[in-house]
Amino acid sequence: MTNPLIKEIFNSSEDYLGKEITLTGWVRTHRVSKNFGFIELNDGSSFKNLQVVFEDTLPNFDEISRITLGSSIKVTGVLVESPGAKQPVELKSGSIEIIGLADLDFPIQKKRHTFEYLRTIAHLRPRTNTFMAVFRVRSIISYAIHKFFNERGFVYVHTPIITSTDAEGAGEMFRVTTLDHHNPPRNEHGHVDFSQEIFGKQAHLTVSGQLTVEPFCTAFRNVYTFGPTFRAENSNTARHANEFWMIEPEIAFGDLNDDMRLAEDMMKFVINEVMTQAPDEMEFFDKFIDNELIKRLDNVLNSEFKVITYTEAIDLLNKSGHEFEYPTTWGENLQTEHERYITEQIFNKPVFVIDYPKEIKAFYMKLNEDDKTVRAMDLLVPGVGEIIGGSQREDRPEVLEAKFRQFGINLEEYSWYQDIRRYGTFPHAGFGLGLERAVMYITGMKNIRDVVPYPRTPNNVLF
RNA sequence: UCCGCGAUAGCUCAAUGGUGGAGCAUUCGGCUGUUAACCGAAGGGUUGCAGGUUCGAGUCCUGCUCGCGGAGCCA
Repeated sequence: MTNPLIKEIFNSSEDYLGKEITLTGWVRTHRVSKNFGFIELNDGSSFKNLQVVFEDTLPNFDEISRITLGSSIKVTGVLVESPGAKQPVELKSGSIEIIGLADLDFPIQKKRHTFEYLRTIAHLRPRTNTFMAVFRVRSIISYAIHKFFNERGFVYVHTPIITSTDAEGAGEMFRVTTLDHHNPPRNEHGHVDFSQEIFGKQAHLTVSGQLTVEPFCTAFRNVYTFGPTFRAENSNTARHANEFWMIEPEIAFGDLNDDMRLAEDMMKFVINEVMTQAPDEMEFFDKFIDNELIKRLDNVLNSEFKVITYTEAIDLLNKSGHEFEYPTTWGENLQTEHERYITEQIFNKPVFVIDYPKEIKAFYMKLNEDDKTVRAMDLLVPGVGEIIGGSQREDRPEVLEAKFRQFGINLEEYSWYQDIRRYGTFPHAGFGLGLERAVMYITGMKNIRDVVPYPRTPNNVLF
């Protein structure tokens, strides 16, 4: 008698056919007749359930007939070919032991639930088909990213989660404090005395690992961060969360073209890994979540990403004849409607938009020779919009210093960042990929709250 | 934060200002190969909260809370 996982049974059922095996897992659903019944058993190893058949020869047949969804059981029986059309094999049970009976009010039922409802039971939703598929794919994507960079010799750097910089320009920050909210210590001017903070000054949760990973780029050449990121914006959209995971590679002696090539290779590598490692899950997404998903991802794997400049993008939008709600004026940010039109209507594939006006991009991006644009790139994908934002970095100390002044940034606080340019400057570039946006893109899921195990969004810190 | 929509049984949804219903789930009964099994019956409600209009409010009005869609911020 052996104790295989359901995954192993489906992968090599001929090894187990006719043999007695023991399985442990949870009841996904069951159907009962007078003298026999079926249990769909999931043991976590596979997206697919194994059908367990039980008959009234079982001493505890009545008990098993009333088994509740979600209950954990241990089944011993013989694996046989299934007469049913929907599964190749099934387990003819000799004994079923109830390990943990689920209460009758187990909220996940044999019916379709809305994602909104399932968000309120985030601790139970991994037991549904959709979320089991989402979180397995999320895991595969995460590993694929590490694999991609590791195979290319990148060093993985754990940049800090608590930071002291307060003007990274990437958004509102959460404060990290140990002071008493109601009665903070005050200095002689009556202001809060932050010198009594545990760090002796104000601290925040990181909004990006980029600035602190750049110094490691000066040592290891190619590096990346992959960790949690926090933005305190009151964003209420399907693609923003207050806590999310970001991947930020930084490459030495490379320019924006190298950066884009890296981003494209990475996206293709990750998509390919997911398609080969999670075919059942991807088939499910294609069938129930997004009917165009696999077709679209195949198209991505087999085509080159388009590259256009911001100026060309504005031009294309103006010539499209399409009525936009917001004007398409050079110098203004591309609105979501513009980005979607470019990637979905004009090209229908991933598009890099590069060379944005310097005024609408971050201070650290390299100024082009036209003195008007910077070497920035956004990767837009159909369905999600912006999935990657990156740039070649400004590597000229005097230009960077001028940028600091223009952006009103305290030079002293960023002297360490300027040091990268003082001590052996070099061309370098990098980007940030939102892990959740990659998961959304690859699974077809439409809301970021449904690709994060326990999403943190305004008004929502359940669990 | 702004604009729009919504909140009714455990879940998913109906209900012209006039006695709040259905499907699924639950309980009971039936059924020898089901696939969200099927068939029959039963139980299940302070209609999100607080006010107001009205003879009468799930329905109309005001405020609040929460959710969803879109926008901004971005990944």
